[in-house]
Amino acid sequence: MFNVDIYCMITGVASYSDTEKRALSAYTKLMRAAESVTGRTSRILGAYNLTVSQFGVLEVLFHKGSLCQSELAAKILKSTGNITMVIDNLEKRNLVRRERDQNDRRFIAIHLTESGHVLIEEVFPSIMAAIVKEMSILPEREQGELARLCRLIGLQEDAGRRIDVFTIT
Amino acid sequence: MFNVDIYCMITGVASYSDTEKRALSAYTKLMRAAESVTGRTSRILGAYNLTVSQFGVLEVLFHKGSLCQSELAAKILKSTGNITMVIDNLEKRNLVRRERDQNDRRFIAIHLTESGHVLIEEVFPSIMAAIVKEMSILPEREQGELARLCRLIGLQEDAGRRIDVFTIT
DNA sequence: ATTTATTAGTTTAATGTTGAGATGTTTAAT
DNA sequence: ATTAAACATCTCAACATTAAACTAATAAAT
Repeated sequence: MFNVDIYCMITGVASYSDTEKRALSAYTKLMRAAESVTGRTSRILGAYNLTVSQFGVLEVLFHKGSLCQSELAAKILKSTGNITMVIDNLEKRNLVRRERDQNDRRFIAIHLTESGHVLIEEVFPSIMAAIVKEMSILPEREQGELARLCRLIGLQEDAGRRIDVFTIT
Repeated sequence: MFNVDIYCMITGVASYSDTEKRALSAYTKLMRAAESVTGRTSRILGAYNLTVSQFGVLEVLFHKGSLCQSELAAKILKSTGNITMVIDNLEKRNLVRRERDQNDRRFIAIHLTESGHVLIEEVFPSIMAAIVKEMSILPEREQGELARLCRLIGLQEDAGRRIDVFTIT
């Protein structure tokens, strides 16, 4: 998952300002939290032979219905070249199927197959439960606070890189 | 980087409990924040032809001194097989060098070369500045709050997976 | 001492990931 | 209509990533 980050920074070698130390502390802990949670959820997915990207695609199709590849790429924040491969691998396992749009032949709609639907309907609840468990270490109010702070950090997207609106606010 | 996550979950298709919605909202925003920050910092690294993992290794060596590969793997939370390749690529560019430990020949110490030292000394401040900028959207107090909440999430490691202690607390 | 277990690192297969360039499709401009 | 621009997808090279199998070196057990 997450590829990521700068794990052990600053040790006392050089001197950094309080502002730098504070920012770095927040940054490091944000990264470690995300890494930590993703590591555990991806191990659950591994039991179903799914990668995080594959799950992402199945989950989007499950909750949003059929989409074309560029829309899927935007949803899971990956490149279109990458989506091609992820869909290839899902198609090999007969979890999704491609269907060329007859009105605009540039588009390829991706549909969940029956077995894909069965699988995601089985996997999703266990991921949901894992997420609830991950967050349950924080009381309700602090889960909200975490969401609010992370949202502010995440919002400062580069111009031209903003992807799409969340479905849960 | 971050490999990532479940980006768009739940839309109204099914009904989820308040607990689930709250946990999922926090989870999604945590992931998006980490993804967003990592995306921007990795674009800076790209200008130096460094990947996030390569930077991670150089940064650890810079701040901690020479380490063996398994220690580096633990620091940047990657597998030892991966470290072999990352070090290979850094060695090709003459940024680090391998040195077999003469007392215990299983270990290979990794050292920064002169040019590796020059590079990380140039790159690190720009990454530091970027992190400070990322976090500066939050007032000081809230940076501390974010760090505290993320730390709690990150702490619940699986047994046997706890890696190492942070240098900044 | 010999066997056994542990540890460090490498290799391999499978998948992911990006960015850049190529192909095919549609729309806009002239 | 022809051309140009925009768009969706695919391909490719390079690097990342893990897990599992493997080699080599050391430590522990007997």
